[in-house]
Formats: sequence, C-alpha cells, structure tokens
Amino acid sequence: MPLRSDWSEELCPVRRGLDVLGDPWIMLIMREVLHGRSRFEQIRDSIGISDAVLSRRLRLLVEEGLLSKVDYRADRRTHAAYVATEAGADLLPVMHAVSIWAEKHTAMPAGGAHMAIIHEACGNESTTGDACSACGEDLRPEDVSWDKPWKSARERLVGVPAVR
Amino acid sequence: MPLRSDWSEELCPVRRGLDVLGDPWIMLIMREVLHGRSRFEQIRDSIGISDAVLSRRLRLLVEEGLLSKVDYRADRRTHAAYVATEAGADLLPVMHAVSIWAEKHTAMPAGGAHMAIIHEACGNESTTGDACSACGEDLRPEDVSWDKPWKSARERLVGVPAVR
DNA sequence: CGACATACTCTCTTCAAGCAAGTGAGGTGA
DNA sequence: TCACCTCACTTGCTTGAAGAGAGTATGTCG
Repeated sequence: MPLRSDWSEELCPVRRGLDVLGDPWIMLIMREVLHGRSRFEQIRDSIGISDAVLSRRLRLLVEEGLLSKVDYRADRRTHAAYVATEAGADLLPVMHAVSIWAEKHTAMPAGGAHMAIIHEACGNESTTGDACSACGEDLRPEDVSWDKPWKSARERLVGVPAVR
Repeated sequence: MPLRSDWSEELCPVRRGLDVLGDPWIMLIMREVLHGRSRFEQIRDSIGISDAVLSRRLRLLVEEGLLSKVDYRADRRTHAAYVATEAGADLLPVMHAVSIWAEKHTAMPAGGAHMAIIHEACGNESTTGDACSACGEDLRPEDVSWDKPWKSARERLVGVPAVR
C-alpha cells in the first residue's frame, strides 16, 4: 500500500497489518460495504469522504484484495459496486475490537448510546469481537447485527456474496 | 484528535475509535510501550519514526489518555518515560486483531514466521485476540508474550505500572 | 569549562487531504 | 434528436502533515 511508507515487507504482522489498516478511511469504507452499502455514492454520502479520496481508496482496496468490484444492473442501468472478499469480511473482528475499545475509552457524545454486537446465530449480544462471548462461535458478518439505538436500528451485516 | 477531521463527537463507536487509532504510528508506538520500551529514543529507534512526528504523537497520546508521561531516574539523571494507562493497555485486543488479520491476509515476507500470542497465565497459545482461546480469560498485557521466531525471542508485555 | 546525551523543536521540500469543478458514458423526457 | 440527468469517477487548487535533517535547551561527567 504505497500511500506513505511501504510496510508490506515488515516481519512483524502488526506492522504489515497497519500498512493497510493504518488509515482512517479504510475501515470506514469496509464498514459500509459490510453493511451492504456497496455503491460509490452510497459510501461517499454515508461517511462524508471526498470523491477523490474515495476513488483512490477503492482502487487500493481492490488491489489489496479486500474488495472486489462488480457490475450489476438496477434502475435499468449498470452500476459499479464493491463487495467484500474473504479478507475484507475478516476485518470484522478488527472493527469490533476498535468499537469495544472506543465505547470503553472515548467520551460518549450527547445522543450516543451503547452499540450492541448481536450474534444472530445464537440470538445473544457478544461482548467480545472475534468469537461470540455467548456461544463461542466465530463471528461472521452474515451472522451479526449491530444494534444502534441512536438510529433506532438493528443493522444486519453482509458477508462475502455467494455468487460472483 | 485534531490531526485531520475531528471525529470525537461521532455517534458510531467505530468512527470515534478511528479518530484516535486511524493513524499508522499510534498503534506502533503503543506496541513499543507495551513491550516496555518507554523512552523517546527507544521508541524512535525501534519503529523508525522521525523525531518531529514522534514528539507530536506522544503529546497527543498523553492528551487522549492512552499514555502517561513519567520521570524516572537512571544513569544518574532524570529521563522522560511514557507508560500505558488503562486505555492504552486495552488496545491489546485491537493489536491482536490486526496481527491475526495480517497473518491470514498479507503475504508473509522472506524470513517471516508465525507470531504466536502466548497467554502466560495458562501457558498456551491463544488464537483469538481478546479472550484466551485456551482458557477463556481476558488477555491482559502483563499475562501475554509475543513469540517472534524471526527474532528468536519471546517478548513479555507490560501493562499499566503498579506505582505511578 | 567543554564534551556529551537526551528529548525535544525548527526548517525545508514533497505529497496527500479536502474542496470544487469538470468529464464521459449511459439513460430519460419532449 | 437533442438537451438534460445520474453515476462514477478525474483534475486543479490550496492547505497542511510527513519525512529528513539540523538546531536547541537542559542536565551530567571529567
């Protein structure tokens, strides 16, 4: 990932990971895609990123193998869409870890509320990010919802699409 | 964290977390501190960051409450040192998640090897990042070692110091 | 006193972010 | 058919941070 220094050859996995993940937009884009918002304008409008930066990040994410670009038909025309690959879907535990950390250690703004990670496969809230704290199974995007009380919404995530 | 846009008032915890963690240096600095490398020059030399950037990041991390700056005497003089706070030590699951993701989804460079997370409290390797996959206990820095075969070293982490 | 170490700060150049505007391919309405 | 729209970008401009290197303030040692 040649945004700044190239750390892809580092021996320490933390550093290799940060080569890709050490950018504030990457995880936000992946979060949107895992929420099923797969089109350029959907992602742009939901996270407030500029066109230029989103365009570059999407290209990088496809190069790095976290997203794949697909065309699909809707509204009588062809749209570009970005869907998670296995590597992209596997970012879920990282997002969960960030979320759990932030809930514990950043100030909750006015109007905020606890976001619960719901493991739909067993029906319970998980308090850990990689394996469900209730049933012990790995948390896969397609089995997880994020309960966001400030939006009065429980949003089901989407994983790697079955057909490509 | 006013490096770029300020996301500290965002309702979504992922975004609030990325306000602090969405920078490649932050996690690397915290990793060094959790390895007991607490002085300016130790951190600088082990991660290869410029003086100016390290200085700014350390100030930010103290402001954000992830590090605390302490003076200690060694070599007959007073040194500045940075030690993790509770919020800093709680980054360990995030680091583990990044590391596990990177081991699975980035190319292992020549000379690299699997880095095992050892839960010294039970003596086993954990394959998950927040609770030990072997015994189920939360992974706290003071109970964890990272086994780095490429350095032929098993490095014990350090948590929040008992005295401040 | 001068040499040295530590923990920074300052200066300079390069490059990305953020904002705004433009572009081109495809589709739509009159 | 031709102006107009939407989508998914690209281009240009300005500001500001990164990275590299040199300088500086404080304290210690001989």
